[in-house]
Amino acid sequence: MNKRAQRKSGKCPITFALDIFGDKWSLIILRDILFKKKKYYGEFLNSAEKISTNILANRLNKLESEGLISKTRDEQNLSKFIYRLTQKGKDLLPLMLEMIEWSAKYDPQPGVPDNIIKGAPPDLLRRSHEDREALIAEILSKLEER
Amino acid sequence: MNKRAQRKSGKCPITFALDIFGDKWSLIILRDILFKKKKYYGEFLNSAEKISTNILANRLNKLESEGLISKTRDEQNLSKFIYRLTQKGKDLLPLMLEMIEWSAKYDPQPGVPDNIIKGAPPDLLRRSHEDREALIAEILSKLEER
DNA sequence: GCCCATTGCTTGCAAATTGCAAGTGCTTTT
DNA sequence: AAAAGCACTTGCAATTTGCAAGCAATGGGC
Repeated sequence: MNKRAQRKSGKCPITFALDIFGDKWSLIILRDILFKKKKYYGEFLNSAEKISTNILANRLNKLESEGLISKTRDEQNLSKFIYRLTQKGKDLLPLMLEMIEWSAKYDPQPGVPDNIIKGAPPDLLRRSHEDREALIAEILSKLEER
Repeated sequence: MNKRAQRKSGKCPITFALDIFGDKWSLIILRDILFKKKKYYGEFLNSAEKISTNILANRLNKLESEGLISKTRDEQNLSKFIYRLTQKGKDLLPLMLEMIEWSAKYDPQPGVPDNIIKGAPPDLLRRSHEDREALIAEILSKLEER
């Protein structure tokens, strides 16, 4: 697709990360999995941000080849595929929480980020820096449920 | 420039953040200021990632209008401008540290991120999750020096 | 004050990426 | 066997990016 051959001598970790998920859509998809428990192609298509289908296919592929998500057939419905986070993908949760905290501080009109945690956003925010480890564990365990 | 009129009802905090710095270049610029102590236009142009001049001008403008950086004339050389982080920009440091930690965990060939902290990367990483508050304070205070 | 280099852009244009709509092939349902 | 759902793929227009050249505003040497 593009220059994937620069696995050479070490580059800046910020660049390393941006090359993997530093585009407009990758983190939206990961957010949908993490916070909205989405797992199907059609569900990602329906996100509020209106990703187009070719870009979605492209990004799911990239995320899979980068090892952030896995793709398996849905055994309950063999015409569907299930997209899940790998550990590498789950490890982006702390970064997402930082984004949420930053936005909460600076968004004059904060929105609702997450269907996964019951409490209103204020509660999520409080736990995000007072009780982060437990919060992370809870979000990840709720991921398994669906 | 584009649709800046969606300051309406709250949207997802992830989207809020991505709309502000979720492109390929903004975080590179912020990294250059935070970790490499750059402050001049020409210094940003010389980053290893080779940003082109029109994109740089565009992003500096956007970052300024979003309130992440400020632009002032250099009193020691009136033909130059100094770009600094605002508090809003400095508050992205925790997020950057998470990116660095994630990359350190998953980059098979880790690079050198930062000229600002003396210790080798291992030391930065250790402090990033054992001593984060102090590390942040130190990085920010070293920013003032130059 | 006049030349000329430096700095921080702007402009024009080709190339790459994205977005939209329509189409394709596999699977499940009827 | 036909129809519908799902996960894409393809074609093409629109937007964004990258590259190179140009340009206005200091600043410094003479």
